[in-house]
Amino acid sequence: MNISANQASELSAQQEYPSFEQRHYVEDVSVLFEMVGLPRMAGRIFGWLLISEPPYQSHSELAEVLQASKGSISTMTRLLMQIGLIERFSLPGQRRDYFRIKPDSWSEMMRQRIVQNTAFREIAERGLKLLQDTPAHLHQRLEEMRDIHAFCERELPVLLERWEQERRQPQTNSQVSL
Amino acid sequence: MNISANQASELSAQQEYPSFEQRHYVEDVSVLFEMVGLPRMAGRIFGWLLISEPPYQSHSELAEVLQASKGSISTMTRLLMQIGLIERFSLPGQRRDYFRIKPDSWSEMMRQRIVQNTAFREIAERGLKLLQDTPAHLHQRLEEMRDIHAFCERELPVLLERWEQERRQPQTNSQVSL
DNA sequence: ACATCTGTTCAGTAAATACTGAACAAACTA
DNA sequence: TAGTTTGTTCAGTATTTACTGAACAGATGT
Repeated sequence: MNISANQASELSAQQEYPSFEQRHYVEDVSVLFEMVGLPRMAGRIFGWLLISEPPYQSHSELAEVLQASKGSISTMTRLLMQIGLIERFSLPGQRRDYFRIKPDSWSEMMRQRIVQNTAFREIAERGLKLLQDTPAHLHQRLEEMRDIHAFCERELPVLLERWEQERRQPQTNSQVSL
Repeated sequence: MNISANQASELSAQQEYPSFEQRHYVEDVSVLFEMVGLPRMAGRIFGWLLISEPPYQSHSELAEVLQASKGSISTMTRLLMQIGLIERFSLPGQRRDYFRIKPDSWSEMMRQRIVQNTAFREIAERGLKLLQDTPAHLHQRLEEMRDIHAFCERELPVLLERWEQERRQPQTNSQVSL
């Protein structure tokens, strides 16, 4: 039986309790998350995973560092995995699971934006159907809404593709070749 | 004293109470709004302004059609104006004000996204400062976050510009000239 | 088998938010 | 001037949401 690990605290030797600056950082990330409509606790978890050493943290480490209940951590990590920002993995020979920022998480989010964008285009088209027997000037607002979303529906995937490429070969196109 | 207008109802002759389909449409727009983190009532107002005849509606027309309190309409129209989705105007010789979908509202929203994007890049950079005395492998997650947001910070304004142009001269570049 | 550790579920509550309706203010009319 | 109309503010309520903590379930080790 391995009793070398600290039993009093889940925190490993290399990771002290968060410093003042670290706690402040975590809080600020949580505020950003709130701004885009996500729960604060999800932002705290994400914020801590951005700066923690090591870059992966267990369920109970998160609970301790963030002073949150296990239930809350469980719910929020599930949410963060759902929207593709973090991932779960296990280390061989260790029972507990760890979470870390998912490489590529931001592309994932961008893809979800594209899905939302499609929903807006579709509802604009539904609106136009409702107005199909009316004078054309009533259609303008919906046509504009449809057109910009159709535009983004075409262009955002292209942008995403460019990003993926640029990331693989950095420096290659600091001078963009248009 | 002009008593020709319907006194019983604020609704003009050309606009009946919303039909079943119209009510349904308004509800669906409100659900979309909720999805992106905005109040339902704001979505209802916006949804109705998308399909109403005429395309502009007064404060009290909105209250009546959407069965909402004047207070709610007042608060939510203010919110919608703040985020740039609707605008307020008055017709000469009429006391009351009207609201309508703001032409260009979507570009406005895109500009706000760009601002949010900048906030994310900045907090990534703050995280990197916190980790500046640590091994490089700890920086990866934050560098990726910074890089994609910096990428979008450069590219989204370009995209927006392209959209503005394309809108002014439609058909000109269905075949994009890259 | 039993004890231990890890994580989930869920009922309850604390806090935030949307919404109402009444009181108020400002602008116009007679 | 008083009376109407139009719109805002704000206190109060109802609903939703975030979060806790305890009970539970499953896996591992002895």
